[in-house]
Amino acid sequence: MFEFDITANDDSGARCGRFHTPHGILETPVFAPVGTAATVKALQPRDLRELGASLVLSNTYHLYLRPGDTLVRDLGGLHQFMQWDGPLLTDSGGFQVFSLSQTRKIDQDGVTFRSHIDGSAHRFTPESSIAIQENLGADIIMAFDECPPPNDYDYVKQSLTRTHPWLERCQAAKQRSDQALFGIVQGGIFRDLREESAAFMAPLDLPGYAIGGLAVGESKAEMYRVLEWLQPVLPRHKPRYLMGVGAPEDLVNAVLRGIDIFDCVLPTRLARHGTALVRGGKLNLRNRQFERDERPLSEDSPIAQYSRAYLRHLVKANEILAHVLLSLHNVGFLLDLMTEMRQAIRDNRLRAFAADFLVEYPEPQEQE
RNA sequence: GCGGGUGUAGCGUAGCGGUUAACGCGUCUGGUUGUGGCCCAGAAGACCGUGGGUUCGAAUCCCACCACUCGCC
Repeated sequence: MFEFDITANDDSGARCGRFHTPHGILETPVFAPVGTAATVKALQPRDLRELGASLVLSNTYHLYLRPGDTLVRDLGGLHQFMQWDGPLLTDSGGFQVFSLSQTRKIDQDGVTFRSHIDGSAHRFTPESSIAIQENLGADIIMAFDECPPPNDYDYVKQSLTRTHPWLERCQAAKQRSDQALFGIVQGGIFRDLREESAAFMAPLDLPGYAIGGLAVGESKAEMYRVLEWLQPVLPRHKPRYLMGVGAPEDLVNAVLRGIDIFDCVLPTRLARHGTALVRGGKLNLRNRQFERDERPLSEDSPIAQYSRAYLRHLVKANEILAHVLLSLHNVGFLLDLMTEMRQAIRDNRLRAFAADFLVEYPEPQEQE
C-alpha cells in the first residue's frame, strides 16, 4: 500500500505516477477538489466522478467542530458518511486554526483556539489531530503543522522548531496502517529554511511530502522559486503535494517543477462568486458584457448547453443553480487541465504544452 | 370636502439657513489559492416634486400648485 510508481518522466522534471491507496489508485499529477464539510460544495460524488475527479480533500478542523469526528467514525467513517468511495485526504486542521480562528495561542505542545462557529475553546496537538484524522478515516492524512507568514525570517525559523517535532509526534501517535501520513515542508520564502525543513523530513521515509505555507500572500515568482529549490532535495520516489494551490497557471508551473498533487478551493469558491475559469483567464459573469451572450463558457464545458447570458442571470439572481453549474464547469476545467498535462508528460512535451497554455496568462511579477 | 403627514440617486433613508448634498441596498468594474454562499477595493448615478417668494446665501424658511399617505366626514 501507498507505493508511488513513476510511470513517465518529462524533460522538464515533471512526472506521471500512480499512488496506491486503499480506495484506488491516483494517477498523478492530480488535482483534488476541496470538500470542507464532507461535501464539495454544490456537487454530488456522482458529479465528481463524471468530471473525472479521483481525490477529494476534506477538513479536519471543520469536521471536528461539526458534526464531530467521533460521530463520523460511528457512522462508518468519512467515505461512508459522504458516499465518496474514492481516495480521500484530510488536512490536519493546522491551517484553519491559523486562518479562521480569531484568538489562538501557540506553544511548543500545540495550539489553543476558539471555534469560528460558536466561540467555544478547543485545543489541537499533533496527537489530537492524528486521533481526529484516524476517526475520519481518509486515505491520506496530514501532519499537524504551523503555517507562518512567509516573509518573516525569524518567525518562520522559529516556527520550524515546532513544526518539525510535531511531525515526529504525529508519526509516533499514528496507529492505523491504512492511512498514509504526509509531512509538510515549511520555511516561507527562504531557501535555507526550506532546505532545512526538507532535509529534516526526507530521512523520515514518509509516504509523501507536502509543501505548505505557499500561496498565502507571497508573489508567484517567489512561490515558483521555492518549488525549484525543493525539487532536488525532496525524495524523488515519493509524491509531492503542493497545498492550497489551484490557479490554472500555478498548476502548470508547479507540475513543470515536479509537483504531483494539488488541492484548492479556487474552482468552487470562484463558482459561488460568479466567476468561470476559462483558457487564458476567467470570466466574471456579473459583467454586463454577458447580458446577451448566447455562447457557452467553452465548447468542451460540461455545461456547454447553457449560454453565458443564462449563467449571468442565475448569478445575478443568486440562484442555487448558478453555484451548481459553475462548480461543475470550474472543477471540470481544472481536472481536464490535469488530464492534458498527464498526457503531455507521457508524450514528453510538457514544456511545449505549458508554453502554449501560459501564453495568455500574465507573467508572474516579483512583488504583487 | 376638511385636517395632518411625506415628497432628496433605481429602492429605502440622512441632512432642516452656510464649502463640492451623505449613508445602506441595488447597478458597474477589479480582487479572491490547505473554503464562512462571504468579504475587500474602486466607479457611475440627484434640475433635493413643480412654480414663485424671503435672504448675501435655500434641499432646508414662506406661499401656491401637484402627487402620495393617514384620519375625519
